[in-house]
Amino acid sequence: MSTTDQSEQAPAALSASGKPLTKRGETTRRKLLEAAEDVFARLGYHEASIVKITESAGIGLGTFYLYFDSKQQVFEELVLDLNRRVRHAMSEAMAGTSGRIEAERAGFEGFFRFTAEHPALYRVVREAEFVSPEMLRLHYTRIVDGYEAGLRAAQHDGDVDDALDPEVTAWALMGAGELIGMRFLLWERDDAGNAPAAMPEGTIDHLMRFIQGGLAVRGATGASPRESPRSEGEADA
Amino acid sequence: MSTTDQSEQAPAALSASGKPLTKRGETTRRKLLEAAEDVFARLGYHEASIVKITESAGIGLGTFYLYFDSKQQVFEELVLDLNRRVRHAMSEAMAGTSGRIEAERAGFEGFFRFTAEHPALYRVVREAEFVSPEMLRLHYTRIVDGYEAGLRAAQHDGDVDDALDPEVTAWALMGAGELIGMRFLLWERDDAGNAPAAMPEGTIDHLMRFIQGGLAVRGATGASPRESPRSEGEADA
Amino acid sequence: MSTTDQSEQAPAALSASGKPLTKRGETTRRKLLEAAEDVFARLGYHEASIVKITESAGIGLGTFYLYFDSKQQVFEELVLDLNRRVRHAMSEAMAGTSGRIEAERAGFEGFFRFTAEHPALYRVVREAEFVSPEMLRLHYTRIVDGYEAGLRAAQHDGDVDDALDPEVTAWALMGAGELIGMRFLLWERDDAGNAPAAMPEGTIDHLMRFIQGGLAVRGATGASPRESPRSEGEADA
Amino acid sequence: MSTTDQSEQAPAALSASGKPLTKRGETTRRKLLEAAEDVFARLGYHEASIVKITESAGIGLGTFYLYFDSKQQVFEELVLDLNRRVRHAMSEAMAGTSGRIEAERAGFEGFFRFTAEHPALYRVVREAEFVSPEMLRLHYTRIVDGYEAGLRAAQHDGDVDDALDPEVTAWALMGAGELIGMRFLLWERDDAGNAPAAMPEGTIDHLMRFIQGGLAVRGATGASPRESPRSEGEADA
DNA sequence: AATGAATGAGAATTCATTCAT
DNA sequence: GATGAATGAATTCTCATTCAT
Repeated sequence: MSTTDQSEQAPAALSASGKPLTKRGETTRRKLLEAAEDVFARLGYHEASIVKITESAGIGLGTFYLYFDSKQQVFEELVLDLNRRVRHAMSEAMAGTSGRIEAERAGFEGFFRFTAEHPALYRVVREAEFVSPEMLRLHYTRIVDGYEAGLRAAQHDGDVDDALDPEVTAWALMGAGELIGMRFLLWERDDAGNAPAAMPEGTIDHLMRFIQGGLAVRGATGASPRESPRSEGEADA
Repeated sequence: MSTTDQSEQAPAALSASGKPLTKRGETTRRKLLEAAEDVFARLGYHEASIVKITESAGIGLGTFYLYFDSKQQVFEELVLDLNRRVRHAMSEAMAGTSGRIEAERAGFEGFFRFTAEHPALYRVVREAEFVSPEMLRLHYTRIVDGYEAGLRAAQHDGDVDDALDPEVTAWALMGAGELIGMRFLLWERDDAGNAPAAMPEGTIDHLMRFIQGGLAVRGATGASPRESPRSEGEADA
Repeated sequence: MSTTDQSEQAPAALSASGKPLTKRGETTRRKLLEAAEDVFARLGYHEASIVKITESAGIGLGTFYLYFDSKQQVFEELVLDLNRRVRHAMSEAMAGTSGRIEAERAGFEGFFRFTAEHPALYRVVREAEFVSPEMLRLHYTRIVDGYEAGLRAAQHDGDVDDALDPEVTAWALMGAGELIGMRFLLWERDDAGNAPAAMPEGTIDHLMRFIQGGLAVRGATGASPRESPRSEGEADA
Repeated sequence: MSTTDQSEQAPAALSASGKPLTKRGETTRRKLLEAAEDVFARLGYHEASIVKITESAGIGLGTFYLYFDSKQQVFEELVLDLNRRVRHAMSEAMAGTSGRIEAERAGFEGFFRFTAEHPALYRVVREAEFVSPEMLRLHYTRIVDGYEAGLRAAQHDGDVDDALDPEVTAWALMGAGELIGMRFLLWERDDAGNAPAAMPEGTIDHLMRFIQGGLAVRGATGASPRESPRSEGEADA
């Protein structure tokens, strides 16, 4: 993983009517957002309902509309919030590492830890594709941007194969991480629906061996990226 | 990619009441399934409605229930159908290749081509996570199983690094392919919503360079999978 | 009970289009009517459906409309049929009795026996009130007419109190019989839904004691029908 | 009739979600229940629909579901409500009478008056048999329980024949009253569908003459309950 | 005579959002 | 700021009936 530190702050929240919030309002809004995270994660966007969110927040139904314009809007805020938090978790994890591979590993670990602790991440973010596609793009893009910057820097340092395209590689890495997290964390929930605290022993090692090879500077014998010189153009029927 | 040939047949379809279909029934059912593919892909599961599907199929509303029990069921059938077809496309593409890398490349090419031609694949399959999680698992698992078998065989042939875990690697490969397809095919639609016929020139080359390195048998100098001996266990807070 | 013998024949059945039936048609029609009796009794009018009836009859759906015009019509035929049969059962039971009370008792016994053997009687007839009110009236009226005639004859013979109004009394008798049958036969079904073969020992004796008193010619001390001379007219608010 | 005073209160009504109602809610709920009584009585359960009920109540469709879970539930509440009210009407009518026969007559009068004023009673209660059989049992049983208690007391006072079984007799009395009400009140509606204010002159007198004989303590000449000593056991085929 | 695919009107029910208190 | 009663558009699903085979 390749996220550089992006210590963002959530922007100061406003009420639905656009006015800044009092401290009491701030608290209510926060309670709603937390309830939304829980409800959306448990039920998904369509099963979730405003009543369930407000009930779970211990707040009157009408109050919701003092802070959010619509169901969709609270969902979008939540995606932004989770995106901010997962990137923060990754940055934290990577801080103080040395060397690209070590950093990547730390980034993945941070990501998986966050996933284990906040199952809402997958549930909400992946559903964003069907609720608010722009938010999904934003989410992926922001993470990939970090990766990409990290890869470029590492190429510059001679830590990563210069011939790799940083953008394509960054998306590949993120995709790998996403499915591994899904498969080995979220699908391993116990009957009560709780994800395990961590992946099965060794999973990250296995993943890293593959990634390390992929990123490694090719030796003197430096194999060309592909054996046969077919381009994907030819492959299209 | 690593799918072995799985020339499956769709099981003989039954009416909703469980009886085998007449030829006329067969046609109607097929029309409905095609309409469903289109509508689900365009609108997503929740915006889609039975009326929209039957209208699009040019068929009476009630007729739908002669062939499917519910909206959810037709959706599930569609996932199965797409899964069957994409795996078939991949197998076809890989047939006749020699060497693991060449096969992987061909598999990805088949996958991306299918994606470009059937945008429903992503739209429907990814939404399955929220509509019918078991179907999502089935879909991914069936594809991964093929990958995994291919990797094992290649390890046996000395084509792929023996130290790699085939299962973890297979999931990583599929994840990489999925996000690359999403980013460089689906997100590149023109204003009319049509996906390009193929990815930007070179994308697959870039992806393959990364993958080739990841799978390659490590040379004499063979770097260990990770530089520092931390396990993911330690990483857990 | 007071039914005189009315050995009616069901009128020769016609197809829905009004033509007389062939022998094969006759059989099919009879199968449908029997299936309808079973299905209506088990499910009630609204839960019942033409498909269920035809399936239960082992006959194609469309065939139904060769013999009946509508769901409602088959229901009405069924009411007529049951009415004919229950009156026949009562007549049979009463044949050969001597004396009014003995005849009444035999009539009730016949009625209860028929009820135990054909739970459809209650289920279908009572529901007729909401499906085809005219049929309900027909059913009750035909039975009451028999009662009434019997009572009049018995009054003439000096067997029954002359001061009783035969019509009112006949309705009262039928009402009593109906609720007793409902309470002590139909409500006593076992868990499998089977009515017992007969009422609890003594029930008919108890009922008959009450009825005997009600019909009996008042002795010399002959109490007047009511103690205080209020008419129901006064009672209306 | 034999109902003892049962001055029940309707239990405090709750919203569909189980919360107690505000005063405004109370009003709305009452409006809905009244509309339901009218609509169910006019159209029967299956022709009735939630829209018709809410329109008749002058209330938005969705509002219905704030107070009732389903069409079936509002129907059941209505049965309970009518049951409470008819028993109340009967108790009121019987209050202050002296002697069993006088009480019976007053009870019947109260019952018939209620029937004339609330045709919903028959329509709804009798249809309950097909909508919610438990409610039907509850309804009849509650009324019969009152009768039975009255009869026992009267037997104790020497007012009613000791040899009668109070339970069987109570069911017989209720059945008689039910059919008499149906025949001479409900079937006598004019063309506009309005039931007459009371039964034809003399009907209650006729009915009471029969009942009085049935309940009367048998004189010295006390006829045995039946002439011939056959039990209903023998009657079973 | 028999069949069963096709139809669409109609019903119950949900829920985001508004607004008077 | 907070509340929750009211609303109605929209959706899924059922089933009596028709009709071409």
